[in-house]
Amino acid sequence: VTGRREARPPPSAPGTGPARAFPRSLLEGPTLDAARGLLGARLVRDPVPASEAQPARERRVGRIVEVEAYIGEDDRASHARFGRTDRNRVMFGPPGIAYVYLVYGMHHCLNVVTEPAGRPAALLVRAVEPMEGIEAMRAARDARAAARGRAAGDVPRHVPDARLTAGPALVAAAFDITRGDTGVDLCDPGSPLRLEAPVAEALPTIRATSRIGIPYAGEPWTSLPWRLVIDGSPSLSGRGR
DNA sequence: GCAAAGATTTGCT
DNA sequence: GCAAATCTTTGCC
Repeated sequence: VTGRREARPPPSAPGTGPARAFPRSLLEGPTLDAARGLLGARLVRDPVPASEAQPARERRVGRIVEVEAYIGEDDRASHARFGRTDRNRVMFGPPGIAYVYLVYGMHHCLNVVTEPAGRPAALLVRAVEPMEGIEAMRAARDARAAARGRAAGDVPRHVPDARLTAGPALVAAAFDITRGDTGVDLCDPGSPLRLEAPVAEALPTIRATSRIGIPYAGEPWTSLPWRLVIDGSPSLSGRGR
């Protein structure tokens, strides 16, 4: 036999470390606990080969730095407030599944379903820090802008790397996430879109604030500190909110 | 069957 | 700081 028994893990891209499946058990617990576990985790999109629809895209990885919790049918800000419908039905299913919706007729947003089946809850992924595949993220963003009618030849205003994914619809655009991704198992290492646990890193400082863009919900829902962020990240949504 | 509103982003004033 | 873009989902007649 040759030197096969060494079984050393293959070298990985700078700063990423070996891939580790994200534990579904963490998402099955209380959503605010799951939110703390999700911060720092990786959102991964496998490489996409060239097709008629689009040129090839390299592997994309982002570090989750901002999430919002939507918990139960009583939460007047949650899509589950209408009860079970065609749109939100995966929120009532098992944890670890992707729920993607279209908002304002033009933007997609990615949620990770949490809590046991029968209890509708999810975490909205509001921002990630680009780690790998930044070129593909820019290409996907530009492709979406072009589809929205930007004239050919228009030069997009320069956007710093860290701001490419600084908002829920920006994350979706950069990762080519659409409603077709609803139902994907984000905890399955075989899924082309998935979560991975981070390698050991210094525990980030987590800050809680009220949720964004839900004035229609009224109190107490508008004021609950159900938005959690990794403090000081350059990729937080808005003006570094 | 129709009307209203929305878990956002962008660009202009 | 504010309004427009854009179309699906939900509620009501």
